[in-house]
Amino acid sequence: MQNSFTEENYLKIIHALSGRDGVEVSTNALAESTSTRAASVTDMLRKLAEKGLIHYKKYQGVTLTESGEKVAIKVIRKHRLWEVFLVEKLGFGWDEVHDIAEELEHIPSEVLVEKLDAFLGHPKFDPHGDPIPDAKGNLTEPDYLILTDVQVSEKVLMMGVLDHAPSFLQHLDRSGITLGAVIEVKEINEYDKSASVQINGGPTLFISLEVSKNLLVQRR
Amino acid sequence: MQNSFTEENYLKIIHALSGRDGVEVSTNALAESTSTRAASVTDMLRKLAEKGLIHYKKYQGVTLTESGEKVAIKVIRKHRLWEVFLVEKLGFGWDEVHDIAEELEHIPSEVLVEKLDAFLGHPKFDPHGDPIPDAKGNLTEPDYLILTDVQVSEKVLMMGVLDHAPSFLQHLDRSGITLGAVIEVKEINEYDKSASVQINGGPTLFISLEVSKNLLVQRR
DNA sequence: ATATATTTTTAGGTTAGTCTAAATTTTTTA
DNA sequence: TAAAAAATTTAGACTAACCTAAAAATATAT
Ligand SMILES: [Mn+2]
Ligand SMILES: [Mn+2]
Ligand SMILES: [Mn+2]
Ligand SMILES: [Mn+2]
Repeated sequence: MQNSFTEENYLKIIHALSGRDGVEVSTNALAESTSTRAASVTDMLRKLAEKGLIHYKKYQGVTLTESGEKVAIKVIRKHRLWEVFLVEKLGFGWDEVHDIAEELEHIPSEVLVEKLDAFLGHPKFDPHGDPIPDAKGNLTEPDYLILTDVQVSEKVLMMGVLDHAPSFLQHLDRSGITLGAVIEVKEINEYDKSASVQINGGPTLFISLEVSKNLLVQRR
Repeated sequence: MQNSFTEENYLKIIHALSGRDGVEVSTNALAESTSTRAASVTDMLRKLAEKGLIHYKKYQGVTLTESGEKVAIKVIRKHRLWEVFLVEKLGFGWDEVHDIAEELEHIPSEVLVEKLDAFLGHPKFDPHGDPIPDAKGNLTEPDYLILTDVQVSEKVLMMGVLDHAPSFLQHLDRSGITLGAVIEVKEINEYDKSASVQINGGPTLFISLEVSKNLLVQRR
């Protein structure tokens, strides 16, 4: 039987909140992420548990079962492929595609996904640097650093973002910080941890700790 | 306020059943087309009337209001543009795209539709020969003939289909009858109105009245 | 023109997904 | 470790979209 939009969204969110080590996700965290109330979450959890998509013991939080994980990864695959389409083919900015992909990700049809994937040239990453699961459901999260972990005078490559909010992405656009940019940390301010960074050997700019915390980078 | 998938489907179907001259559509016809029961249709009609999308007087059938017509045409525009995308860009057959477009047509976002339209090169017709409404909502139905109206020895161009069923479209594929094909009527059988037609000056084949009734053509 | 058949609406229910308020369980604090 | 706080679940309701069965309106046929 088919899963509803709502069920798919829950599974995707549980996957995200559960993290790499599959830690239990709380009812309140889900209520927050789904913009619903805790009571509504409890109802949905009972249903997902009945369908065998999550492990759920009252008051103990939830994790995905293997079959729930499979569904979540399929949705993530579709979400990220559609984002690539919107940016690469239709010319949207990386700050504009999230909400649209949030709808497109629920269009059913295996063959649609696979044809889309081929049309896009089997991309490995979405416009925000997030890895795209392959057709078999393998999703390997690269081991990126957060910019706050980088020392003064180190040069790193910008690989992704943790915050996907349009306002953050637009801020990066204005600063010239795009995927693949070379970031050299020139100075870190002891007081507030703000940093002075040079982008692509060009302009130097100040970024707040808030920004540094949301930038995924990689040593070269 | 936003219209639901269900409401959009009703409006689209009312538009189709209402035809060019905007004739009243009956509750039963809608029940048939939506695969629901008449009682369910009545419920929905009351709601659509309250929203000002249809003209509805009990027992008298319904027609679209101007605002309902606008919504219907937007949905049709999206449906047909997505079908072009699926066929032209993703390589689907014209017999495979209807159900997927039936979902994609409900994705909201004006800008998405306009960017998709531009990406596709502002197509005027969908893969079944149906006209695509423009961004302003203008939809002009071309004046095609049905193949049954064509006399023996006339040559016509294949312009579209009335039946969109996969089985019918696959049958046309096997017969080599594609959009743009030249069809010359060689002979019409008096008894069952089946016909002998030559396709693109090449092979001659027999087609039943059932097929002829569903082929839209144009004199050259 | 009246009786019969058909169509449509109303009445009363169901399910999915949501809500608020109250009860219960778990966690934290003193 | 008992009391207070926080998190979670339960109880009871709501809306959208559907259903069946019965009633009412319209159309058809004698
Ligand atoms: Mn979603
Ligand atoms: Mn993304
Ligand atoms: Mn539809
Ligand atoms: Mn079509």
